[in-house]
Amino acid sequence: MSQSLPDLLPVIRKLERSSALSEDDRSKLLALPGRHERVGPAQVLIRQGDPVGDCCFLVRGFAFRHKGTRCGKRQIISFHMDGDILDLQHLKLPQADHSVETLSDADLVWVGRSEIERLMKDAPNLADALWRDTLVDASIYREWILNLGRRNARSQIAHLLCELATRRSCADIGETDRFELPMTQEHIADATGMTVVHVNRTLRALTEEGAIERHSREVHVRDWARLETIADFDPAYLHLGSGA
Amino acid sequence: MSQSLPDLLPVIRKLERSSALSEDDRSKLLALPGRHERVGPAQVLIRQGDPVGDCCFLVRGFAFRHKGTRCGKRQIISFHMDGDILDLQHLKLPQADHSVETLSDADLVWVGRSEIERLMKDAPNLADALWRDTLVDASIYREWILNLGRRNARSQIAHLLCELATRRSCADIGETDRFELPMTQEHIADATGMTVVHVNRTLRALTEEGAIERHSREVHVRDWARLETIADFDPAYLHLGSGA
DNA sequence: CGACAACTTGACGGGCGTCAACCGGAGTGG
DNA sequence: CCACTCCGGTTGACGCCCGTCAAGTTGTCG
Repeated sequence: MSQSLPDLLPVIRKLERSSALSEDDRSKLLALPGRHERVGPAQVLIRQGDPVGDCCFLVRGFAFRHKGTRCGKRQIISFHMDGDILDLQHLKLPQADHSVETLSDADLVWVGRSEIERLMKDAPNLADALWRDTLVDASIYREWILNLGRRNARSQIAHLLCELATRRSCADIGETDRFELPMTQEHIADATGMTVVHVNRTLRALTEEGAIERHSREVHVRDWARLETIADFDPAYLHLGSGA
Repeated sequence: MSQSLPDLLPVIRKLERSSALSEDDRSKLLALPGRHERVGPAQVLIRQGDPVGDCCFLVRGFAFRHKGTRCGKRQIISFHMDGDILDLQHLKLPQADHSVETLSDADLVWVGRSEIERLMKDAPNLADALWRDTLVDASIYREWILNLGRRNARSQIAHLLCELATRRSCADIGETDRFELPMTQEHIADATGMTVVHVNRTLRALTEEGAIERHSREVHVRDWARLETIADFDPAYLHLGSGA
């Protein structure tokens, strides 16, 4: 543990994309007593059905929420990246209704729920910011419901790419039009309610019509306007505010 | 306005299904200054894209959230009934990312956002209860994502019936195994990502295999266990707690 | 009794699932 | 350094679930 400990700076940046924080707020967040952990890919951080424990901050890396049917099918609910808070969704609930798992190497910070509660009492403005964060997550769920219900494969995958590109760029992870997907095609299939085979076909179609280029998992958006049109993408649901 | 004004009692009952409220909390809620309104079906209460205004409590009646694609397709995000709070989802956000509309006659109470904010500052326990309420809504969104992505038409419609029956029964609206659907088959289609035609076929299939009976919009669950099995229904996601 | 919305049913077609190979790169052990 | 394994990706053939189109039927409200 000689390497520098990652702190909650990415989380602060994330919150500041939709909430104004004071210097005091920032320092209170940074002062939170938390347990750092560095984990590999495919690690289960929260397990569906478990009692809710500490609150997990994803400081660096990629993760995803998912839940399964009794007959073993898996549905991914959302993807997460640097600065996202992974279980505010369970903050006031006794039992986890879904699981959270890493996609890549990741730096985590675990904070006790009582510490979070105390922080929110101490800094009402921060409580607001956290609440707002969960509401934005819920808005993303709603957009995914629209995707799954009313968009075809081509549109849905394009939409996922647009969302990931936009969120990455906001989180200052690389460029908007060229990035590496952290997930396999099977993850994409589980996120879009499709099969791997059809994900593959659809990615090929998007490539052939000139919207994107791919080399292994690297995606190059060749024609952003066209991709947005195919996706019917309107970033309003991300509630990024007027500023960057 | 000579008829008795509906108060927020159904809302209190709803909150108490997952949060413990003190006598003080209850009276503070009831003392909220609000504007009562009785509206008919198909009234738009919140419009996607509008700035967020007052907070709407659905005291009696049915409503639903929805959003649309640019090419005019509609997706229903959730259904709501007596006691549900309709736009906590927008409480901390500047702009509505979806619309809310009534399904039936309804009694509403509109409360200013600043009043809500003051209430939450006054009664932290109530703030908790409201926050918890939004988290339960988010959990329902997640289950719907699973439905849309990974369950077939038969299972999905059965799941919707199970959810409605369970929530109605918790809200003390009639019995669990016999109730009237407040929505048309087109609403069901927009909620499950299907077409009206296929909703109709699927309802017939559920009837023919003896799971339910229907007379116009009245549904009689003939075999609850079988319907739950078809639906792969596990009410944990509703976070109803151990008690009723 | 006419108008209109909701519901119902049948015929047909397509988007996507299923099944089955095969490929290619990364890790591993001899 | 090469064989082996394994996981992820890729492609083709075939079929089904559900969308589409079209035509009734029922119920309700004027």
